[in-house]
Amino acid sequence: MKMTIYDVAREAGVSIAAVSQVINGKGKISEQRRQEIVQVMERLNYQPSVIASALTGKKTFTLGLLVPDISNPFFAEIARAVEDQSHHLGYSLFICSTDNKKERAERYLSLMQQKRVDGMIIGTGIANKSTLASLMKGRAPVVVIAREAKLAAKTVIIDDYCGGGLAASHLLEQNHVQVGLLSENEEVSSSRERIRGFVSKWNEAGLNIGADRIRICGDELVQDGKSQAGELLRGPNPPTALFCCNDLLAIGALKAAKELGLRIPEDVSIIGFDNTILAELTDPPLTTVAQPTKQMGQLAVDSLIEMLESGEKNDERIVLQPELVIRQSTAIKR
Amino acid sequence: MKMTIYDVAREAGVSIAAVSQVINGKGKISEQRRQEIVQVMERLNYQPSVIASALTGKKTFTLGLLVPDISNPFFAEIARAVEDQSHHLGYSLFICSTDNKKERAERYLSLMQQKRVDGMIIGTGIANKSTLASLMKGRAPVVVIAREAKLAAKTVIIDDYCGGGLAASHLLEQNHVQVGLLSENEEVSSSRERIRGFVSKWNEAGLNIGADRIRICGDELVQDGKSQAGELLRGPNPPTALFCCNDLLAIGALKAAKELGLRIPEDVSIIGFDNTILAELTDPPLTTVAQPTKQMGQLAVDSLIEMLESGEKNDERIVLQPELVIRQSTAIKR
DNA sequence: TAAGGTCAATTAAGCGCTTAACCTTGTTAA
DNA sequence: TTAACAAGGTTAAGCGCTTAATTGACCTTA
Repeated sequence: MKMTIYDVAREAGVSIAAVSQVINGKGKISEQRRQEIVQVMERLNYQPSVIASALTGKKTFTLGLLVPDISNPFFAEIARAVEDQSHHLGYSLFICSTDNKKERAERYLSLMQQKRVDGMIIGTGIANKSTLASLMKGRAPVVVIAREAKLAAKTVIIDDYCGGGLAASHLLEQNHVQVGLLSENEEVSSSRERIRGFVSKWNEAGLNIGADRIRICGDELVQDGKSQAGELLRGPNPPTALFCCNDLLAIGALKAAKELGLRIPEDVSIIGFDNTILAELTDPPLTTVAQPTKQMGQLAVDSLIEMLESGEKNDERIVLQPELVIRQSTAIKR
Repeated sequence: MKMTIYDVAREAGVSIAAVSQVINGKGKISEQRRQEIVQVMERLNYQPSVIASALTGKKTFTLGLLVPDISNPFFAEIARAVEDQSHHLGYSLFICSTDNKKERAERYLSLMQQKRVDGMIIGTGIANKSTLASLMKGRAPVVVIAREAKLAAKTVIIDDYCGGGLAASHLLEQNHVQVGLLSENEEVSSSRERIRGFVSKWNEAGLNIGADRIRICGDELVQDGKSQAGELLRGPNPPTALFCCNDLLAIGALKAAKELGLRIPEDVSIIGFDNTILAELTDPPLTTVAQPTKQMGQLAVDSLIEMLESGEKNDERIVLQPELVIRQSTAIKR
């Protein structure tokens, strides 16, 4: 049942080298021989072992993708884009959810290396400096996606700072003055940038945001978003608008507001980030800043494969532009 | 930079066999030697090649998961559960989205075999009979998840028929008489069963459902759900309740109803299936039939690994119970 | 007619590991 | 004192493939 190249060779009455050459379309074999061999392979339902061929110094045609959580719609969309493009170019994909946990990330990273992936796409923070260093020195090229890495690696990202600004401008146009911000964990660079961009634009307009108005949420995004938003909205001088660093946090904020009996957007405007599938489903549909996930996934794979085929490392940054998507969760302040 | 077992052996002044034994915790080596070897491995940052060890007749410690679409929240949740359990038991996971396309499924299946995965979890329909047959004859054991396969394979599933009944009972209790049903593609067995279960319960109550009230939707679930629901609601004698075979279709139905100015649940009740993260985010939150995704993913992996470790094929069916989750999209008919 | 070229296929080494079989040395029991 | 054995290692074959080097048959050309 387990066919090897020897079985095919014997059946076809040729050497294994001939079979190998047919499989890889290399070397010189007459068209007739080729046909014969192909037929034998089909008849025996022979599936060449990528394992063995990888061992012979070639590639595994496998990539690795690290994300915080594949069940988070944003990363699921990224993963789908990465999967499609990888597959399109002939590669399979290991997908790994790290939960932003250092140990999980390291374990996965090491596993990927042991399995000799040809390249890796990292969409999760990696805390440990020495892990990073050895990662970059490893044999597999690396592309960072949707995150700023503290290392010289190819990076595909949006201009998060600008994205934060977009949200701020939108709220400023609507005359909001008191805002609250919900950020992810400090480690998440994209979140930091979004906040920076927002605050800077806000300051430009001559307005201030008290430090207590910027809330850091934990890993339970919806849950924590809800409780942090709740605190802000129940506090003294509550904000009339909330900027949330991702859609999940915004959903938490929506819940908090509703629970307090506030109407959205009449009483409080809420703006998210990522434009995941969720954003158009919420009540009301969420105004949010969109990332071109499809394009990002594709570009990441293209860059990675270009690197591993050319053999040259490349640490350019590809910066895409975010876009404001206005739905019904924001309105002019009354 | 690329360390092999030879490098380690040379550095440690032992044979490669000794190193191999340390790596695998087998054979006999004194504690002292072991320690020395371990230290050398760490110093050299040696990562054993799973590729080479797989070739020596052992396993790849890799599983494959086929789903229709990883960016569909239901499958993303399944995938996350499968990933966690696989990882927990020491396996990596290839994730493949087939879009329910025959060619994609076959291509992926063949790829998985060439990459010598130790086992596969199939969550997508596979049309071709001969593909199925050769799949089952292959070296890798197979577990089917969330779907009925037309083959003797281990299956982890919920009682879809019963789930459909649950939805029907709920609507019957609310005095609905005119209903519309939204189903996925005919090929999707779970969908068929849900419809069967619903219809049967409905008939038991002495009520009938016209064939034109059961609509088959295409692959663009939200989109198609919306248009089919729209047709039903705009038609003569419109239904006062809609049963949708998954949450995505239900979301389409919600959109259609809103667009027609209908209030939910006052004018029309809508009930979904799967209880994905989406269900609690819609407006109003969706009444739906829940599947225990986490548990299903875990059980699938456990069964698979048990099979491949024991070497015995096993085609039991594990049938879990669905559960009705009542939210605010359904109400007594007025 | 011999030297050189082509074409088509084969030979054989080697990729990095595992493992059964074997070898040494030291210990034990009769 | 010696046969028997355990403990701790080593040797070497082989997993299924790729590929550079080689071979042999046949054809040119001067």
